[in-house]
Amino acid sequence: MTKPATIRDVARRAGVSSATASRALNNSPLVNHDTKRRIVAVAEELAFAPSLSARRLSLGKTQTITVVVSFLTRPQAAERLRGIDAALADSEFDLNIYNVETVEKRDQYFQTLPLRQRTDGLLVVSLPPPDHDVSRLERSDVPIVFIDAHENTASLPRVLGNDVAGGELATQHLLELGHWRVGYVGDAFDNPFGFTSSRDRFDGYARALGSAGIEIGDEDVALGAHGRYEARDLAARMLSHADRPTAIFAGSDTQALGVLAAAQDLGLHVPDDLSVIGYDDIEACDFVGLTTVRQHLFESGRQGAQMLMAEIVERAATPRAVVIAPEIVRRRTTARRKEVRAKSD
Amino acid sequence: MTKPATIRDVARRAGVSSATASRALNNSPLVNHDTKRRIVAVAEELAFAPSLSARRLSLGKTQTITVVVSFLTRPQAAERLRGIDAALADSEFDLNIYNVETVEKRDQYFQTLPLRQRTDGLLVVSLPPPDHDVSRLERSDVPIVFIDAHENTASLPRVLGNDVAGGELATQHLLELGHWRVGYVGDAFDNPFGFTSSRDRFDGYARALGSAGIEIGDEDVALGAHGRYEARDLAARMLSHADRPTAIFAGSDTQALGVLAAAQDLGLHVPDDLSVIGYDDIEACDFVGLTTVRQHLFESGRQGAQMLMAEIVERAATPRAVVIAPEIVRRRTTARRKEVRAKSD
DNA sequence: AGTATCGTTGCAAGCGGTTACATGAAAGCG
DNA sequence: CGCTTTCATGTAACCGCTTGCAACGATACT
Repeated sequence: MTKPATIRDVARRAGVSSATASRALNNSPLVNHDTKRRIVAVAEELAFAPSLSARRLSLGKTQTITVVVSFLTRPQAAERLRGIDAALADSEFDLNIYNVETVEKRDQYFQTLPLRQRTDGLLVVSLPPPDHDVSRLERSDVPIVFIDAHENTASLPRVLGNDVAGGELATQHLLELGHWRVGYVGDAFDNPFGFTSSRDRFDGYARALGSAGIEIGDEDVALGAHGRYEARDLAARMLSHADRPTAIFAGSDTQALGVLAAAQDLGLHVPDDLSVIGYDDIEACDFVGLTTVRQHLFESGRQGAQMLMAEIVERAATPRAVVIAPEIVRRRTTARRKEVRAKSD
Repeated sequence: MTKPATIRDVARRAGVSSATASRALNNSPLVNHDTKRRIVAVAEELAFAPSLSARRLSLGKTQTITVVVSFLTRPQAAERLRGIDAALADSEFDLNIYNVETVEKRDQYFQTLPLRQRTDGLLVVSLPPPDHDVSRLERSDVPIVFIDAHENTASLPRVLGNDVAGGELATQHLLELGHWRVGYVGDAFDNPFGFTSSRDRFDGYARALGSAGIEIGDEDVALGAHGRYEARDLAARMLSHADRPTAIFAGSDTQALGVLAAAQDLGLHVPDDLSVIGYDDIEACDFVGLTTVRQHLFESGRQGAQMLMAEIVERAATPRAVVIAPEIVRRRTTARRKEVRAKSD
């Protein structure tokens, strides 16, 4: 295989100028039907493929959408990515991906990526921008859309879930089942990335309990680092009290799985002795039978990508926000509170 | 924000030619230390960022690595992707992603993607090339590395697991625990993508049983579409026999989870009544306690990306193959066979 | 017949970088 | 002191594609 054919090769072989060849291959109406056919035939024959770099340089567009995603391997991220991919699959855009797992990477990417020279649009998934970048991002040449990031995005286009509503929903679900001692296990509110989901879900939880006139006991809230094992430890402590909650709302499914593990360790039967509800509706929920709050991950990715493409065509005067409402998915880990507590504790 | 600054803007402002500016910004030794400092300062001041398209066109490289991955959302894929990302993070390469979930997409991508005009290198994950593309891919200008694809890749650079060995390992593990009736639940061997893992794992299974002088009963092998629910149905049938196997090797963790569900449905206790082992070691294994065969997903991605970068620098004379050995991870779903079968069936 | 119009095509100038080669000044040499 | 090196910089071509504008022959119109 030698040098790939250029458009001039095609033009020469077809006996036309490169301008005509270009027009023919881009379906311009300014070219005679027969010459076009001839050119297309030659292009086929030479296996001509245009150089994307040259094309992009000439067009002044990168034809590329850049996705910055935090913790690519978390199941949520992958599912959102698929939504994005689905929206982009039939567009002319290529998909560039950057994974962020440290604050340094985040800062680096927010510095270098939002440049017209690099990309036509930026999609940021589950990663609020740091304070010192917000104003620059607002004035950025490149359209940016945030998915699942509340902090610092009020003035930017975004697709959001509603974590407060979701937390409220989850807690109401438990209240309706007759529980009045409901624990919360979630991420510590402070974190280097500015994630707010745990706090927001907690707020919804607090609101639901407040509406029901229930006070939250200190021992009923346990916060810690994200992860199943961490959640297991937190839950174990919470559930070892004689006077323990009869239901637990976990700030994420991962943590709910930890709570389930703790319950098992302690010989508590779910849902008879303890109801557990999670958040996200990752795949694992289905095979564990975990009741949870679904947040339509695929859909959020798809809508984010669509919003971004719309912004690329024409920037909206005021940044739009789409909110995707959460929804309870009932499975087998929540049940009506037993009036008489089993004595086995 | 107006037009972004070009290198000529920088040059003019610094009182030099664009050539010098270019050299300065690319750390060429051919430029005086002081002028370089001046140029860098001006570039900073104008927030100069080079146009990637222009740079790429000029350099004749795309500085892009393209990843084609099948079923992006399967946990295996995401984990491999992270390995790839890790290897590429500090390189100059951008990461382009294409997701394949249909044969049409696959064919489209194998046609259009391996072109020097599009990418510097292609990484194909869990997707064997179709017959009619193999010879073209062998002669391709662009280096291509396959990860986790056996079929049709014998003549191409690749990173592979060893599914036969893994299947053997899994089955031996069960044999060592005293089982002699071992079932297999896996994907149907025929599939439109040419995936071979189920067949290979079965072959390892058959080999292990063969070495032990055990014949495989017809009812002990159940093949079907991939998925947890499908596996549950297959296992349910297999386990309803009075004379059922005491252990099951599932071709993937997803399917093993289905087997577990079937066991639960039938009131069989795992591992006392039934041992179950899966394959892959996805995250879910850990919280279900599923014994499985680990195939080092992250590592396979990382090594694939590294091999590709090496190929980009210099094509190896003969296509290299790296094989990553599988490994048993013992958890709680396999145990020594009970000598006396429970009568409860 | 003369001219306006239309459909096709080519010319050439970009797009924004990189780099081979030429140039010129300063330094090193016998 | 004249000549060769060395170092730093500029000139201009080039990467491969797109596109505004000019050109040109064929029709249509008056």
